[in-house]
Amino acid sequence: MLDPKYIREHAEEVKANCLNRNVKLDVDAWLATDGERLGLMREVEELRAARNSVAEKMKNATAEERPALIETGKSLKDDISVKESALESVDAAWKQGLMAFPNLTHPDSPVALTEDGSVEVRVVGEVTKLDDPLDHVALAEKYDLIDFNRGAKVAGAKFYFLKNQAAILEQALTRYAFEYLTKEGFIPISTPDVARDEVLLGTGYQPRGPETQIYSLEGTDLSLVGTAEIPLGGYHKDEVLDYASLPLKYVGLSHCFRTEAGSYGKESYGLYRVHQFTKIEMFVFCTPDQSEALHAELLRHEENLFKSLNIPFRVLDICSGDLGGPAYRKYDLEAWMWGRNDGKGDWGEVTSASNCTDFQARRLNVRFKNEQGNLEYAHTLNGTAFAISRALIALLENNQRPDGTIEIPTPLIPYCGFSKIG
RNA sequence: GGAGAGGUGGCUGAGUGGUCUAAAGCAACGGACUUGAAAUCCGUCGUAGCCGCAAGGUUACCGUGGGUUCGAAUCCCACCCUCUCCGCCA
Repeated sequence: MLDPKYIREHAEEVKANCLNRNVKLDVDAWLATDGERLGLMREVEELRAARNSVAEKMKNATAEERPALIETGKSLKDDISVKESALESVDAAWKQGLMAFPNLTHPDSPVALTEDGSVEVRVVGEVTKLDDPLDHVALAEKYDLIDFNRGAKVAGAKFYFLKNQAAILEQALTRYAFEYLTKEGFIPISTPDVARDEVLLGTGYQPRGPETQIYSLEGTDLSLVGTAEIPLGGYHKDEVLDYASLPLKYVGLSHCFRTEAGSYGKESYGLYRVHQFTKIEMFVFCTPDQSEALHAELLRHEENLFKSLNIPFRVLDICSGDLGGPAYRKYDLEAWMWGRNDGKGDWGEVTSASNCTDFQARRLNVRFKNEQGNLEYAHTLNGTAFAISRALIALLENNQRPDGTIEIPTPLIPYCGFSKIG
């Protein structure tokens, strides 16, 4: 959510930002609604002030004065309810419009409408040349690591069982990331896998729409979370954080559920796009002057983790049109995956680090008291440590050896207890 | 799931439908006293919106949402949450 005052005072900048972000939004129409809302608010407040003054007079009114005051009060009450319902509907439209504004954009983010406008910042590591690399689906079949068929039998297409070493690797990756990040000052936390709609909305997700990617629980206001970002963002909802405690860095474990409506085909091959996966997520609450450095820090951790697993990747500075609503700036890590591009291999997204500035904090009402004792909205950031399903793709495919075995990267061995598969 | 009790400012905790933004205490902040500190005393001490250059004015907010009333922290309804007891249960 943007500051309404900011939109009023920087209308041209906000319009340009919407264009850059490929968000079709009638800013002028919203501003008209805004003006109408303010006008109605003034009228309602005047009427309420009149009502309050009548009520005030009633306290000391004589018996003769009372009937006239009550009549005035009654007629004011009617006027108020008419104006209030007008205000209510304008206000609803106003709020809905306000929620549709995307965050502002970092001045250094590349400006482009489609994802191919994102800029490759660097490539880290080298793709191991193999004569006949197997993709993770083939590797999983060879070593009995993932059971897609029985996943489908039990829960439907795009569900799966991790089995044998893959099941152990899920825990090893989790333990490894938790240990690495707690050493970096992150607070380990395991989250609810469901959240209330208001928390989803506060984090910038849209439950229950026709386009939604979110599973909702029938008869409740709960949804299965699509990422730990949702419960972790909601963790400090409606709180005033202590200045001295910031930044608050969390490393969360959650299970992520996504309907992935209408996304079958090559893009969802194997484990790449599934309905459920486990994710280790970093989430940070901080002051506005800390967020830029913390964004760099989250990216550094992501790179360190993937580097240490011998996984080649590239870093993308995501362009304006592909940022989504809440992000002010975003970096993705794309790891090498042999199964993509018809088996010739290509980069595939494994992590994403976003600086959401005060966009989520406004909706979630997360503030902190600054050194002067004034309240300010916090900044929030999030970044993936490991989305286990995609991390497994990259791990298995990039660590296969010419003899067909899969070598477990050294840092992971203490957590899984084996050094190779096959 | 059943029965009961409760939810009020940063915290504790009062609050007969009308001097209630809300007592009192604690904490915090400013000041006096002190070489310094503690203690003591005096004072300040909610958030958000709107109007205003400002001083200030005004509206809303006592778990959330509705309702009754000229007027609601207070009465009514629904929901959420907490606690106690019972039942069930990894």
